[in-house]
Amino acid sequence: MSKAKNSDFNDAIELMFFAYRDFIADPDVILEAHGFGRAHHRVLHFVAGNPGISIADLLDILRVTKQSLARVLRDLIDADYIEQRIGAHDRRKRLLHLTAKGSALHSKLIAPQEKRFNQVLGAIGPQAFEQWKKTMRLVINSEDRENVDKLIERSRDARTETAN
Amino acid sequence: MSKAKNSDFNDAIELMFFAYRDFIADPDVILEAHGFGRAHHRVLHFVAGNPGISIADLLDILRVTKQSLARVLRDLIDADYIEQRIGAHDRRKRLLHLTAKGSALHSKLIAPQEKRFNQVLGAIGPQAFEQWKKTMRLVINSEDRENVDKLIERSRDARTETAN
DNA sequence: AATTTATGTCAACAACACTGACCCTTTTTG
DNA sequence: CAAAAAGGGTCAGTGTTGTTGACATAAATT
Repeated sequence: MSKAKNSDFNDAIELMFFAYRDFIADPDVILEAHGFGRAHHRVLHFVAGNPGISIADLLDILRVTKQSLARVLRDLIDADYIEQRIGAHDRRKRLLHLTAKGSALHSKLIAPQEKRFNQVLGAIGPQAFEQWKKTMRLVINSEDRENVDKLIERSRDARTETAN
Repeated sequence: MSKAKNSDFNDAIELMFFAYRDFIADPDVILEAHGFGRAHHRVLHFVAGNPGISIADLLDILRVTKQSLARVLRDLIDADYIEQRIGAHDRRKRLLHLTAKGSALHSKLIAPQEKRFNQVLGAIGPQAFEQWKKTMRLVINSEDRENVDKLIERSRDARTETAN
């Protein structure tokens, strides 16, 4: 009776597709106005959440090759959205930080996404929203969940530190 | 006290990114073995859920240009995964159907995604799973929600009809 | 001193999206 | 019935974002 039907999972699959499609389309208009694409957005986002991150660690999060990262990172550095600082302990490392300009763009990019989730929260309430987050966490590969936990925590710290 | 903090939404944004990334990576191995990519997967998936769909309607769901669709659709037709039938009422239309071969591949592709959600369901229970679906539905643009409802229902019908 | 690590860069290539133009067939409209 | 519109196919060119492979440099480690 309470057995799971396959069609339940098909619902879930469709919902993942359409929800992600609308969610990711939000910032596209802003990006295009700046001559950037989604790849630039991803870099901007994870540098924002992990100030001082190294190239190697960023590659690990994005799961792309360094040649692929290099192209968009060069765009962002040349246009003064991201700056590199040579590591204090290890002078081989290039630690990435948003500039004021980069931080401003990042805020603009996440604004529509925050608005979207704010409306969801308003519709379902804080408890259901927390439950949704727990569920989404379980959709992530189990071996990556703790890493994502750390990323989210670090990102939270980065926000409070800059009094954002 | 219970005011929404922006960091709550940042959590949600990160979770969307990582959950979708792992979710969509599931079928990649199978696709590569067949010489197909994610674009082929999307076409296969929506033809499976909407048997007899026209080119125009499929373009509407995928939100790509017909030139972009044509390339992958040609691959799938040439390799006998999808067949076109001339519309009975309107002979201009080319109605798309999966062949037996296409249906088999589609089943293989969704299997790991169904498994993923089955594990989520097992962890949180059917009630929380239903709540998650309602929440995901609210992440979709409000003007598209009813269309997605219809798509999901049609997809459910397509499954029961073929006794899948 | 030799090796490893972190990063950068050049070159070629592939998937997948786009625009613009043009074609054919079939249906609808005036 | 002729003209226009709708559905679909195709050619040509372009851009973004990913890939491999090879090689270079500076700094750290062994």
